[in-house]
Amino acid sequence: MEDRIDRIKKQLHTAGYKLTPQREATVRVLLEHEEDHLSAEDVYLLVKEKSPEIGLATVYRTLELLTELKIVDKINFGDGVSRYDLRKEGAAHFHHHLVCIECGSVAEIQEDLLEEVEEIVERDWKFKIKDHRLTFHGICYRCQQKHAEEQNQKE
Amino acid sequence: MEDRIDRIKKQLHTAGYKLTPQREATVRVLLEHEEDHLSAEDVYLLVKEKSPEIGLATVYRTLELLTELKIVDKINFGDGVSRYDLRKEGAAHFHHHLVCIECGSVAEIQEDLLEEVEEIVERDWKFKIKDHRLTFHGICYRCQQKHAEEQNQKE
DNA sequence: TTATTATATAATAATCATTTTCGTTCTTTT
DNA sequence: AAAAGAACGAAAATGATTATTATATAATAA
Ligand SMILES: [Zn+2]
Ligand SMILES: [Zn+2]
Ligand SMILES: [Zn+2]
Ligand SMILES: [Zn+2]
Repeated sequence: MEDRIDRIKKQLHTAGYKLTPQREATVRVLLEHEEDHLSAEDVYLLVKEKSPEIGLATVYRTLELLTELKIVDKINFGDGVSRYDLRKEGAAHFHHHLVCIECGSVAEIQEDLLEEVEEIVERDWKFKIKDHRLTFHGICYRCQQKHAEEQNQKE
Repeated sequence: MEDRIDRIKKQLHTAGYKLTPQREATVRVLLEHEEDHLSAEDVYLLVKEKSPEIGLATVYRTLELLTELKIVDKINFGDGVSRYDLRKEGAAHFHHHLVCIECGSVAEIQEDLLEEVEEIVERDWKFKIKDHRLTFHGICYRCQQKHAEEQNQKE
């Protein structure tokens, strides 16, 4: 945790920014919720627990800064809010997501899976890929199980 | 064009809705701009040219309805507005997009490209895929050319 | 050390997209 | 025709995000 923060601090310095207490508090919340997909408001409320004097605008500014530096990725699942996702250290590309249309859960896929697809796109569309967003909408395992149980009860 | 509208009319009827004049005007705009990626506001302004009495809320309601019926797909490229994309007739899946981070242009990929990836995801993650969103961010051919020219001028 | 400058901040206020409300109109059913 | 239901337009409300403004803090120059 601490060394991770140290490295982020260096990334900020390299880009000419400082890790202010507010920024550190925000980064800590993101690190403590690496599995989640927090909205700006979510982050704000969590940061506020430890540092009640922080402002919402500061959280937005910090998240924007971290996005610029590719420390976090901003993603939108179509529910009207942007969510912020800590990028795995050393990951070249943004990871993928599985969004359950029944329970709303979001799972992550860290595997790349797109190498071949990207080769095809770069070759056939002459498009230089810098980043990608891949989200699957469907039914998670848990919800599939629930359906199966309901079927059994009927019989 | 007319038969396409007829089929959409049937889809609405099947779901218990009517193709009112306002809805028809909206659908026509979408058909006439199949290549574009219009925002609700864009659609509103275009519909207004032919039917000035239409309200913005009606356009939003219509786009929402068409999204529900999978006639259009709602997509968000991260610029704060939702865009509405007519789904190709008979297409099982939503098509993919190439967004240029320099000029903002959006190109479409109609090829599926994800068959294998989806097989892997359904098998390994036990996730029943219903739909997907795949967007590549990068540099379009035209912008690459522009860069190349700039390089030549320097030399 | 003191003055100056730049950066970052909290607390608003403002903006912009989208949704909701509500009174009206148009259709369908009785 | 009367009643009920669906759809509408205009305006108000909402909610996420950004801009503004006045302070504070830190870095630099005098
Ligand atoms: Zn689920
Ligand atoms: Zn994620
Ligand atoms: Zn371009
Ligand atoms: Zn498209």
